[in-house]
Amino acid sequence: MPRETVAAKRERAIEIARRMNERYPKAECALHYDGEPFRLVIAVLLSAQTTDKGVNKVTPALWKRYPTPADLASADVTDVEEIIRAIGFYRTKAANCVKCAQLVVSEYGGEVPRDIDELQKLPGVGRKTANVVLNEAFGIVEGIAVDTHVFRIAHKLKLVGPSADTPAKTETALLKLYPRDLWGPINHQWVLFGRETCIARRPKCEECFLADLCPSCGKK
DNA sequence: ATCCCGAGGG
DNA sequence: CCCTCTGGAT
Repeated sequence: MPRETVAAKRERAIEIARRMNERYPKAECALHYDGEPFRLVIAVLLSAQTTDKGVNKVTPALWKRYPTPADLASADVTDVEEIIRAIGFYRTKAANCVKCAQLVVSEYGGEVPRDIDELQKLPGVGRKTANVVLNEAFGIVEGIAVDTHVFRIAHKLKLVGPSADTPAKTETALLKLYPRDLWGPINHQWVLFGRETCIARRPKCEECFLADLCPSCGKK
């Protein structure tokens, strides 16, 4: 089998994106944030290594007690811990919530910054969270958040070469492969795909809608 | 047991 | 690179 040309790979990549859109048409995040960017920051921060369902269970009480960034900025951390206790990493997350609020108030006039680097200065906000917030709350697409799912899937589909051995290099490769207008939903859709079909340890190749496009397909 | 739409620190 | 933070779901 001859090596795939660059043009052929790009064509395959576009077709993959098309099917992802078909499968996951609504690329919206499941977190409840009332259309308020600051609440999205907090909700995404809380969602690390936890389910969105769990986060959605605790945030209503959080918004009720601390409606604005200024309210949360002056909160007692132990009170916040109490409210979010049901989710994982609650101590770290409670402290980060309050620090985030304080920074947003003191450094950004109470408004969430619309910049990926500024966002990442907030404690508990990494590249992944920053991308989600920009994308979801502001409709700004600056890159593709490469988490473990996106990394694994990009390699399994052989959309990136073996030298793309870090998330950063994988992101660079994906940004080159895909036109900018397709970047937006990639993280969201691929994560869903990675959780329900292309599962890390036991991929369900028999029922995969990308089987014919996947060089690593395990279907016999 | 293993995973969850991570981030920070050593 | 490694480790830690953490509870709940499956």
